[in-house]
Amino acid sequence: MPQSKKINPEEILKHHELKATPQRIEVLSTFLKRNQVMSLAELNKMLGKEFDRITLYRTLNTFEEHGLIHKIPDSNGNINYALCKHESLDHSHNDNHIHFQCTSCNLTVCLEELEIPIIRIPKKFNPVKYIFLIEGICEDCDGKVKKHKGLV
Amino acid sequence: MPQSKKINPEEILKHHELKATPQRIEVLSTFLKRNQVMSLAELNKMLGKEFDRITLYRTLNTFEEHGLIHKIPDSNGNINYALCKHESLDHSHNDNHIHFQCTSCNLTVCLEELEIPIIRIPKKFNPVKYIFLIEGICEDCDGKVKKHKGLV
DNA sequence: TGATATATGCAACAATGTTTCATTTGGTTA
DNA sequence: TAACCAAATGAAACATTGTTGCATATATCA
Ligand SMILES: [Mn+2]
Ligand SMILES: [Mn+2]
Ligand SMILES: [Zn+2]
Ligand SMILES: [Zn+2]
Repeated sequence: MPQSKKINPEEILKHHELKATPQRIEVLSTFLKRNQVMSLAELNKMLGKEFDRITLYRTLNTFEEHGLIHKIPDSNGNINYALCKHESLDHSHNDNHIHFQCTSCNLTVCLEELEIPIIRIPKKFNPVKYIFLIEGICEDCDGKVKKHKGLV
Repeated sequence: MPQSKKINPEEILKHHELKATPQRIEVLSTFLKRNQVMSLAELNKMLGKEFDRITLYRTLNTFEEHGLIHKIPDSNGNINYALCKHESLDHSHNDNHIHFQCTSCNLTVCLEELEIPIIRIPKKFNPVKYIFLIEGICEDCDGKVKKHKGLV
């Protein structure tokens, strides 16, 4: 039988040179369990109200600095968080992709396969990082609207 | 002598079907005076602490809904505000451009001439609005770093 | 099994978002 | 011009999130 790749939060943390504290393990496990974009509110809810919010704040900062997660800001200034996809346990990861957010239900997704196109900008601006968010309506919400309007 | 185009806040408001209240005139005048991207903090500072912050909050929302200004969110969830460029006083305006923000001094600029490229995304996502922010280092900050490192 | 650099938890404060509601007022009409 | 009224304002109140300082706890390593 093929050995399924086990995702061990402790090992991931150590590979990123982070102390494997219970809090970090819990946060990382939450990301691995849900495996989707999460808002701070959703994270707080999943972790339970016993989990210290300042610790979560610092944990998210630390995870981002070490390339475990990336932030996805939306047009209202709300920030969502997503795990960075890693091939195996090495440090390579790629956040340079487009994100989509449904303005109706707030579903937010990483479009990992869609790289952000490089744009030439005036030379007095030295580009470092690109953020490309597409806002719109997801399939589910679109369906509901059409159904409600009697179009289906 | 050529009659210089006078920008009258009251007329602009009325052309956008907004009551020309003293507060709105003051906010719009502030945008016209500065003629550049402003953060909420900068707006508050320019308006003075007598200006009610809830009124400012609602005024910004109203201005955005009516296409007078557009929001520019950055990767930290901070929002900057900029006047929408209008040809004359008609309602046509274009926010579909790229923005640049310096991560060192927070200078934020509208690159009006750079349209956001249209990207094909999976059909289950119905795109409505595109947000493209480029983060980097501006000329001034770049110069300071090089000077500090003795490279100039 | 210590030693220690780091992480955590709590207090405290700031900034901003958002709603409710009583009062004021800009624009319109008689 | 005076009166009317839908809309705007301002104050209060509350929530969320960001952020730092500091005392305590602990993961890791020698
Ligand atoms: Mn992503
Ligand atoms: Mn702009
Ligand atoms: Zn949706
Ligand atoms: Zn700069």
